[in-house]
Amino acid sequence: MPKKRGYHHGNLRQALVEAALQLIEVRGPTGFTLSEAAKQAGVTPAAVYRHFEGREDLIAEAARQGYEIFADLMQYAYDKGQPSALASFEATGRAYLAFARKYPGHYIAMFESGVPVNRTPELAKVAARARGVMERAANDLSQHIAPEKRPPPSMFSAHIWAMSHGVVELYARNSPGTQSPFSPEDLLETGIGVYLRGLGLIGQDA
Amino acid sequence: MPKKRGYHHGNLRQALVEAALQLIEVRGPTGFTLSEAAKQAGVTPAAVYRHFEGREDLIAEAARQGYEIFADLMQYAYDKGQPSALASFEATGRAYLAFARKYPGHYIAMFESGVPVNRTPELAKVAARARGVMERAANDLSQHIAPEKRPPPSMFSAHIWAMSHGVVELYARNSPGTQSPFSPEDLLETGIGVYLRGLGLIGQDA
DNA sequence: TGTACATCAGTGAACGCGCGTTCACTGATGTAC
DNA sequence: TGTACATCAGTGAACGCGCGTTCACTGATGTAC
Repeated sequence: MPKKRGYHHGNLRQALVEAALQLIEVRGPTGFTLSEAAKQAGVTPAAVYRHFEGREDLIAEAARQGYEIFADLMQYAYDKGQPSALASFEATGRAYLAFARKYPGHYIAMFESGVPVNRTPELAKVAARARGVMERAANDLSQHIAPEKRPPPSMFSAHIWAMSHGVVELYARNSPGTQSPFSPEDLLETGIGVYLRGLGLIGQDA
Repeated sequence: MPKKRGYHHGNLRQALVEAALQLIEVRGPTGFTLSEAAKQAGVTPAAVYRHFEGREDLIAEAARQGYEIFADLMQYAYDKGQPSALASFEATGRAYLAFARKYPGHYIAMFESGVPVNRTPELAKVAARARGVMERAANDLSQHIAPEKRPPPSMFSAHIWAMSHGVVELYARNSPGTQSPFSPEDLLETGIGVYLRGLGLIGQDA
């Protein structure tokens, strides 16, 4: 709990990140402004420059923290699914959607704010960590596929990543109009199910 | 070809839409401004208001035209695949990516500009038309699945939409960093392939 | 065919706004003695 | 424990900018007779 009293804020840097995340969540990636984030943190816009190089830098930090949480969540899901390769893989897919739901501000900062993932080395690194978890899960899983018909693990992790992202963007946002009778969770669950059956990894009754 | 000479533009409305599309493509959904679109069309910002209610209305029209092209393309792909339900389905999936590639400005206006799809009845209608083609393809295809294990067609059309959209957003944009060793086309092709195998619709050699 | 006039599609100046950023400053905090 | 001083983290005023939008206007076009 930052002490708001007094001239010095105490924890302004993080407070700004959180203000930014909240604004991004409510107003979209465009709606966010540095000035407003400052105001929401109870501080003058100029104060932001003590902690960040500018607007972009603030968003990038929000995205970085998002990737950090995201990677942790993926890792946790992976571990929880172990020792079953299949369970781990499914769990990481589900974690993707769960993250998007639980941390919408972070998600938008990461994927919709236009911040390039290799804007800074730290950002690139943590993003790679998240991707790494999914690829490891895919790699584990590919051991169970007959070698001659085994697609590259990075390929089917990309498939799941793409489907997850698509479900989030098209069906999990409150984008009115693209309504679907199915919940995003169902959509992703069944989608991954069909996909895994296509790989011959689960039976036809699953 | 609009006659640019003279006081009257001749075809300003469409020229503005095209200017907007080009700006959106180059600068992203955020980078586009009404003033700049006007300038690019060789006209004062105020002139825009003879043809559109404002900035939002201009984007919405760009999106609408995009959906129109998109729906036509989907329909064409569907027809071309006929009478094979499978060929039609695969073709519509591929058409999605092809559209995103060929009309990036339209694509961004449609999916990334934040214009809600039911902003106007016309927009909602044409978007529904596009979705309808894909659902018809899914429906045709579902006839080939044993009834008791047949998922709702609107569900697996949603899966393919999601995967297509995800591939476009994550791998087809020049979003540096999310580099993949596979082309978006390959990714989508193989993804759909695995998926269809999962539905039992194609053999293991396909 | 020529003229008068209504309509239309632009202009250009002006507006208020909020933005990101800079700067010299000052109040608060921490440290050395 | 108290004082002097350096450092730090804010302020607040100012900037230039481009935005979307409005308004009264005017030049171009089309039409009636």
